[in-house]
Amino acid sequence: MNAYVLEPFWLRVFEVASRLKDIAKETGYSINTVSLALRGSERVPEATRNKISSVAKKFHYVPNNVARSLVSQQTMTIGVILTDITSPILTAVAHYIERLLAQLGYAMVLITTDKSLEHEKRALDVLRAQQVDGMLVFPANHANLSHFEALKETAYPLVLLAGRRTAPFDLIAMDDTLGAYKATRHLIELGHKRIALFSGGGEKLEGYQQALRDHDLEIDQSLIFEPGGIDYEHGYKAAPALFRLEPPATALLTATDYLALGAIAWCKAQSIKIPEQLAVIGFDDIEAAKYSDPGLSSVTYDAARISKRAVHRLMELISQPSAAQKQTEKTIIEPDLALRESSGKHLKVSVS
Amino acid sequence: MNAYVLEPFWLRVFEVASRLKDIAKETGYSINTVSLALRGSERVPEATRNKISSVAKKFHYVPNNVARSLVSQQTMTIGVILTDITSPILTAVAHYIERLLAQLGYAMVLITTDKSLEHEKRALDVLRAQQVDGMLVFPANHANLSHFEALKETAYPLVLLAGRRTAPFDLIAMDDTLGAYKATRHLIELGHKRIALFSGGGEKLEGYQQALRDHDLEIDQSLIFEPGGIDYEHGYKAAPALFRLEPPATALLTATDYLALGAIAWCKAQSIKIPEQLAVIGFDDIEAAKYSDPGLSSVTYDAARISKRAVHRLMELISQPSAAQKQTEKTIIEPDLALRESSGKHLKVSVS
DNA sequence: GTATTTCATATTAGCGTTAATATTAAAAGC
DNA sequence: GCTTTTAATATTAACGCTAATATGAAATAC
Repeated sequence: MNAYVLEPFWLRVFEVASRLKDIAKETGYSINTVSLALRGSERVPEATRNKISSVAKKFHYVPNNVARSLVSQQTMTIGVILTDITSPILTAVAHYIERLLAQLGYAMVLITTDKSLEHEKRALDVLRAQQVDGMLVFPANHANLSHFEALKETAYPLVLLAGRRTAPFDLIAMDDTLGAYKATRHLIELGHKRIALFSGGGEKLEGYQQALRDHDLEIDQSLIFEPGGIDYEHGYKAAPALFRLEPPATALLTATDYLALGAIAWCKAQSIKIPEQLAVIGFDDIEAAKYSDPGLSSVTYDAARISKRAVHRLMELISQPSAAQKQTEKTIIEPDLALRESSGKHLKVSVS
Repeated sequence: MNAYVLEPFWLRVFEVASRLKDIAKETGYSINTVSLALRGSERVPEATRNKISSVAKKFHYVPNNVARSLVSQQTMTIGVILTDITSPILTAVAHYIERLLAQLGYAMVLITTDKSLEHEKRALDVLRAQQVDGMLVFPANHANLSHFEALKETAYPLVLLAGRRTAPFDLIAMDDTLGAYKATRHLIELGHKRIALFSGGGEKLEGYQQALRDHDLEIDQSLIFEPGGIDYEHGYKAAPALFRLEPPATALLTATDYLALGAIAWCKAQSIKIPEQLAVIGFDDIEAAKYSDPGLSSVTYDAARISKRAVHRLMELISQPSAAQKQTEKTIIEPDLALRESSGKHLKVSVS
């Protein structure tokens, strides 16, 4: 092994990695010949290639991508910015993206922002400094995207994973507005008039309100809650407020399934019947929704499709930089309702 | 903006990024002066520094870390290899690690292996090629770590996030053997004699068996199941087998909480009472365990502590390479039992 | 048998940065 | 007033690699 260098040990004990230079010295060929050989060039005869390869293997040689990137001007890394990796859908997205990128030979540099614009800006700079070949971003704030403009000016490949179709960037996202609309409409059609909303910021709130408007129901601000988080705990803690309303809510739409499951957990502890006393629909249709008791109705999220399209589009932008000048491409996926027991599919409520 | 280059547009439309060279040309200073100025060196007077900085800002300059890394011999990136990012504990670990590394100025390159040794080996080479400054690894197979030996020879900073204390690497992990032992012992103390195990490979199986042995209970191979996965679905599908046994199992220990929750979902569908007819303990104590009905007893997993110690140890190894030659450091965290309703805390079973 | 082609390999330059040194001009010393 | 110091800036080399070009020897041409 060349791990040990023939120098006085107090000077240097370990050689961190082997370089083309080391293999060149060992084999007697020049650095360039070694480089060509290891990349399988026809310009160097097979016998020589084999000789060089075997030394490389002995030395446990791995090319230095840092040096290589400096020459090739591409790092074969993609930056992924997510708001939070603990949410199941973002986890799923991260997972799909990572697998897809790996297949294409790209490594994923992952940064989370906790929905902070400051973090997001810093992440952008970090990734730019790292010279990632492109970025996939689940933006912290769908309305404030100005810090991405600089990327646009430099034709930096960028695809957003969420946002509005008005965003001036390539975008592939679920239609949250439509999802909330469909869920709300479904609850209205079941006869509900007091439909509460947990954590409706942005598109989901719009869809909810539009559905109410389209069915001539009044938008009651006291039915709209902001639990301050998206997991079980926040749903659990926000649930009691539903029943302090006058008249109480008879249905609930939540921005995530965890919020819904948390609320349901509280109801069960109070012996409040789901869906009889409260019909519930969540968002994202995570696996827990299928296995909860009662099964949780939810608005679907197609993580596989979003990831696939986003990676595909990013590769397009990377391979044909001219495309960046063209019109941005926006794909908005229509979500479905996955109806289970929690929304009381076959249970029309009587007018309260 | 310098985004647009003053060249015939058919030759080149966009400048991808600005370099020290561009700022040097614009300001009239040399590249080196610009470099020093932007790094805030006292060697260049403040007035000059300000002038250069403002041009840099105008040009939206971000240093090229690829070039910088080539000189400094460190990339300020850490490679993280996980078996699967969809498992909640690994998600949590990834999240903590990412936040901690970001605070320290490191970016995280994340690769998942799907528990495949082949993928793991490839991941190792990819990360080595990317010249990451260190690696944190949740190994695919706790028994087969030979491919990490090469890293050891080159004193590559590496910390494992799971495994046995016999592993010849720095390690920070939960004591799965002890966790399984505690859970099994608890069930035995409640009077159970037919305790089943879902997905017990490795340490968890050992702990389970040791507990049985220590309490003079026979190890019945027919009670040990391999559901072929760790999520709801596999638990749901594996559950019926428990009741086809003669005599049927009265308690169940599962390798993950999702397996347990899936099994419980099936039992509820069959009106099998938990914990009366089947006491259940899961592994990892995820949030869903607290909010499920009945509450799921579980063996705790301290993702925050593991992540923090692992990152801390990795930084030690990076900053003092000599430490790598010293004895490896191993931290095995003792898990607790988070007891809830599913195990029937106050419910001693009668001898069946 | 010399000119030309081909093959195998070596040399040079450059990617964007930093570190070490070099240069020049102004300030200080006595 | 001429040397010595200090301040401001420039030049050079290197990091490990790849691409373009150059070299030299062997093979082929006619």
